[in-house]
Amino acid sequence: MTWSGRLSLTPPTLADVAERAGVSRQTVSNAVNNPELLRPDTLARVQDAISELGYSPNRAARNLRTRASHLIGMKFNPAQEGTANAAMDRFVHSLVETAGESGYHVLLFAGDPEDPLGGYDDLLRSTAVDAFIVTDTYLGNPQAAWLTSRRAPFVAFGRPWDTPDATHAWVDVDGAAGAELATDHLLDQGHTRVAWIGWRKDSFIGEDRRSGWTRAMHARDLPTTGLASRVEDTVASGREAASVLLDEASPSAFVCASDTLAMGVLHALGDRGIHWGRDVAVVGFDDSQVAQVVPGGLTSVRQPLEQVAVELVKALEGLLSTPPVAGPGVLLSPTLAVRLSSG
Amino acid sequence: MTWSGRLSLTPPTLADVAERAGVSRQTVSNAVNNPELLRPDTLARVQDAISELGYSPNRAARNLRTRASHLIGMKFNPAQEGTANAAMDRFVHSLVETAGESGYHVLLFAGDPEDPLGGYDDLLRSTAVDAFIVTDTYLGNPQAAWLTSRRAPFVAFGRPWDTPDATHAWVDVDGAAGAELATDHLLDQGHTRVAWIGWRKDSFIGEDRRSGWTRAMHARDLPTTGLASRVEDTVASGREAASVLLDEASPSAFVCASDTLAMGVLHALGDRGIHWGRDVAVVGFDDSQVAQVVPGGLTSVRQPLEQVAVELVKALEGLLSTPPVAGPGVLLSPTLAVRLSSG
DNA sequence: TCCTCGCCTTGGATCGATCAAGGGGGGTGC
DNA sequence: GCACCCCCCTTGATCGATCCAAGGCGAGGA
Repeated sequence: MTWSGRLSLTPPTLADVAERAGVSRQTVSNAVNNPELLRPDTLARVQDAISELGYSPNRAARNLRTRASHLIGMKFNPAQEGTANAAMDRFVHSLVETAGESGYHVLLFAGDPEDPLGGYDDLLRSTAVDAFIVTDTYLGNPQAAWLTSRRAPFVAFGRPWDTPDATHAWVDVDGAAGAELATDHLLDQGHTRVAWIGWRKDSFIGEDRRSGWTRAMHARDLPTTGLASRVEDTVASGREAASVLLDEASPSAFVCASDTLAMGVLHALGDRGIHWGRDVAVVGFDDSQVAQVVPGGLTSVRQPLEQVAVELVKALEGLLSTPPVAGPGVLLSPTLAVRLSSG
Repeated sequence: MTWSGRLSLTPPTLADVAERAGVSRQTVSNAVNNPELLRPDTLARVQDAISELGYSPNRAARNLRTRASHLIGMKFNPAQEGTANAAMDRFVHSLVETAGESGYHVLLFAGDPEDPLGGYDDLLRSTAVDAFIVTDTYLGNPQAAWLTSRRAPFVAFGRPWDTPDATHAWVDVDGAAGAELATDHLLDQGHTRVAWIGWRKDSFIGEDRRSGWTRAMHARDLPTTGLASRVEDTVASGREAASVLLDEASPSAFVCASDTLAMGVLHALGDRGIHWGRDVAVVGFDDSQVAQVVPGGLTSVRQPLEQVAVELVKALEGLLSTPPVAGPGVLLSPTLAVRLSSG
């Protein structure tokens, strides 16, 4: 029997359970939070009462007393229209699931993408969340310094590029390793002229990924000059960049900083009647849905987002434990999802 | 100045603000919740104190007293790998934003996709959320009956297909109108043999969309027999279905129940060297990222998800107001994003 | 002068859980 | 027989905001 079947519209409280089980409130509380303190038979009696009444501790009351909400805040910024960055979806799910296993829920909030601090303040001051997951760190991370100064626990998905001496916890994926993986995969197939299409220079992530390509090329004494292009993250830019590179450097393969750019490359190849996958190989980045469903499939670097979520939650648990344990940064390695676009 | 700059680590309370402003606690409370009760100058003084201290009412305390959390729960199920259903991303963002404007936050929880009720119970009993947004209604909606029996406020994104007499609030997009829009668009261009590739018959949504295609065809006295196929929602199925239809019915255009299936069609056309967009037109459904970035672009039916979010929140506000106002269902019309795949 | 009214204060109770301290009964040791 | 301890459980206070009821005080009107 559950409380919702009863006449009363309010859920049962600790006191209700206590009365039914013939014990005190505190004993019920202990049964829930420190079962080992009770004699086995009392524990069983209380647990029976709990399930008979369908009791679940009132969150608000518990939060008030313990000064913890068991909520993790995360700013939710959607993927840009016209791009292929569907990673958010997969990541959010992993995070929600992992957090749930540790007793946390994820609270989303919106914020002006222009204002990196927007939204955090309110949640923090009203003690609505215990901690934050900071993900929007593509161009520096002012949130980190700000949150640190407010003593707000948080973990960043993304390295503190702009402030190497930052001490906060973070988890990131090794983009350079990913690009290197992609490039090596192409070089192993005999390609020697592997081009790079990446983001503009002010993107830390873009430069990191690019360095992986450079590293792989140089490791085999292959030149990189004239084979790289840095543009906006749009399909049109990728198409244009690929077109120029094809004219001027005639590469036999492309590694791109995103699936969006890679789609641009496919487009450029199509324009010229070049059969991609057979004549020219293409590798993207992020293993978006686009990479998965484009006819033949686009080979792409896949970020271990499930693992990222696990590490983030692990770090958060450390921060929220008493005493707080501040782990160092965690760098995970991506994998390569090979499809027809590269062989 | 903000409290985090002070020595004390605890945020300021109502009493702190009262002391600083030289008024009573009750007056501060009124300044926050019923400003019109205060004389303008006192109000200003209190507001100054509030901003000087950086005060924000403690959520837990307020929740406890008012029996409301201002949180909306939503089960977050990720898009399936290998499909093009990126709609969730856009929808969640719209929802978070719209809800935020009404003072609500969105709390995500995970749940076994097999168990439609999983996760709801806990949040409900612990009074962690004020209401739910139910989205996973693709195959019936047992959640609705269950939540209703628990008197839990909720709004569904999706019609109560299996229980037409259900009285709960819902918002949905007219899939039939979308398919009709797509079909008419093709018929207007002179196509007469427009094929349909949809989902298996047990999908209410799929049958709804299909009816739009049938309606449009019959409105112009065009036959539909032999021109339809019902398969799983995967690229491979779409490809196979398109291949069979091309052999047996030689359609000049395809309307699909999803972008995933449409991608399958593009694949099948590519296999035969048919230039899609020029020789054969294709229209997808959901305007996913894939439709937007595939070379040339895939024409697709676009759901007004921003509007859906607005209506959902509006309905929720009605349900949560006193007395509750239960609005009827809301059916919104999709639009067509025309790209090169259809002309 | 008295009354009213607008604005604010006062003191208390309340939401439902947890914290900190205390109490009673049974066993052990001397 | 007495002191002591330990286990198990109970009691009262507390978290911070809101709700409620009663009342004070000054200004303006009758």
